[in-house]
Amino acid sequence: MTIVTRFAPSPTGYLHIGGARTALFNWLYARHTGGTFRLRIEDTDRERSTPAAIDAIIEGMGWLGLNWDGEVVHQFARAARHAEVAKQLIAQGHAYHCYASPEELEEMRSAQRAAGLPIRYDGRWRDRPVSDAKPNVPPVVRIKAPQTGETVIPDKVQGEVRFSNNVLDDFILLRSDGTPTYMLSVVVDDFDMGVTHVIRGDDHLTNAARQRQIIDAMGWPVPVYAHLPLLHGEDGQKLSKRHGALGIHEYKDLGYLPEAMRNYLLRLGWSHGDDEMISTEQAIEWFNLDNIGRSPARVDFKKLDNLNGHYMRNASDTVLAEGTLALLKSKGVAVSPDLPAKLVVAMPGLKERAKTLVELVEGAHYLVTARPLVLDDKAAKLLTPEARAILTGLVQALGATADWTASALDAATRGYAEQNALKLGAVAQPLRAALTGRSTSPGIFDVLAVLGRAESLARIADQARG
RNA sequence: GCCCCCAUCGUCUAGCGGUCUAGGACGUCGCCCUCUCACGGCGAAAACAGGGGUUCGAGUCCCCUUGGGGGCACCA
Repeated sequence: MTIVTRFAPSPTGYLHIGGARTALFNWLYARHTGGTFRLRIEDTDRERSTPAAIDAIIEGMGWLGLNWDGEVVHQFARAARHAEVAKQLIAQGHAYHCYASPEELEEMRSAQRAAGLPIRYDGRWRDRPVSDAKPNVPPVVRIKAPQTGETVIPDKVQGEVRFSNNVLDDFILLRSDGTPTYMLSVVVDDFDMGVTHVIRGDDHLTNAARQRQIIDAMGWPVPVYAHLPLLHGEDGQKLSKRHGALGIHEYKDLGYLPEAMRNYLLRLGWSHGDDEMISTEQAIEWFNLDNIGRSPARVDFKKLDNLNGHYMRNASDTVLAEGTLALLKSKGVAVSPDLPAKLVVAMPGLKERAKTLVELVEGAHYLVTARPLVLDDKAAKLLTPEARAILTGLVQALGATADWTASALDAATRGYAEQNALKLGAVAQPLRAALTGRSTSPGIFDVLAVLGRAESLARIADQARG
């Protein structure tokens, strides 16, 4: 049997981090098993679904590298098929028309609430003959769910979850306007698409019991379920606006790498012994449904930062330089013709000090600014009169260096410090301030080498003069 | 209110009855490396929610309590 998984978001907003993890798990499982991963847009809620949200989801999936197989299925386009199944259910006696008005149902619920009873449709139209139908009230179609016994959902994550059938009610299949509800649509689409494994958020666990009623009534095969515990915010509460970045697109803008994001999301609820750094290739090889944790996980941006730092250090200098350039341009920074090449050369020293692409841009500041440099406070404090004197001497010492390479400059600087009975730091820090305008930077000899003889000497002379 | 799920360091987790004086990672703190900041290396503090059982033996199994989360729509 070939395995078919799917990611089925409703396009009512951006692709959030929880949804991204669900998508990742589905994708990994399909890739691991050599199966198929489908994307289905659940847009049956016409009020809240927007084309912009569909674009955001697709863009997010693309950035994360989660490619799906086949065409994207738009659920609403299949409404006729869903309605057809509902009619079939009625014909088979598994569903019926209900003429109760929304107001009437709300009354019923508040009465149940007041009496401390479970809130559920009481089946008032379950066995009433069609002759009782109210003339001008368009009916909804409800499933005729079993009232006794229990429904068992075998779940790869949660185990066997049992629901007493008397807590399940006759939920709505078709609205009074004839459109299908989510509960019906998912089941029909999953069946028609041949979905074998339903991997989704925990919030659908109780829905599984309801959906099972439709599946059984139609005599369809029951998919393998895996309900993932939901993600929580850093404070343990449910994810919401105040937890900062929720949309996957925000992480792109914050300068995270998709491979780091995949690794991070993977470890949120899934484990492979003590392994932490797991490449996507390795993840595809190892991923399974058995090692999914059963408790909700909190997001931890510090860990994401650390992971991203690892991936950045291992990324190629040219790729990182391109990313930095793109960010620079998007910020409207003027890019000189020789910058791309300089960025690549400077990248080893830069990437070791950055955890995100955004930090990389910040670190590349010394390559982007033009003379005379504007120093930040800490750098300015380094340039005391003594320091300026040292810089003056340095212009001579460095200027006399035959070949402008990091190692030759290293030797020249150390020689200069020695001759003047100075610690290397006493020379290097003023030099750093003059060259970069900052108090921290990559190794100073590398900075000199990347900047080149003319530019370096000019920057040093600028600050020596004061 | 009713139903369902969950519970190991601050966080993510390993652990699938004895090998647990509970392991790894992030974060935190200290030391080393060192031209700064990082990276890297070494080390430290830090957890089985509580109470009952079962068992020769429980972090691992069962029950209760407590605490979180989810669901109970003509939303998905």
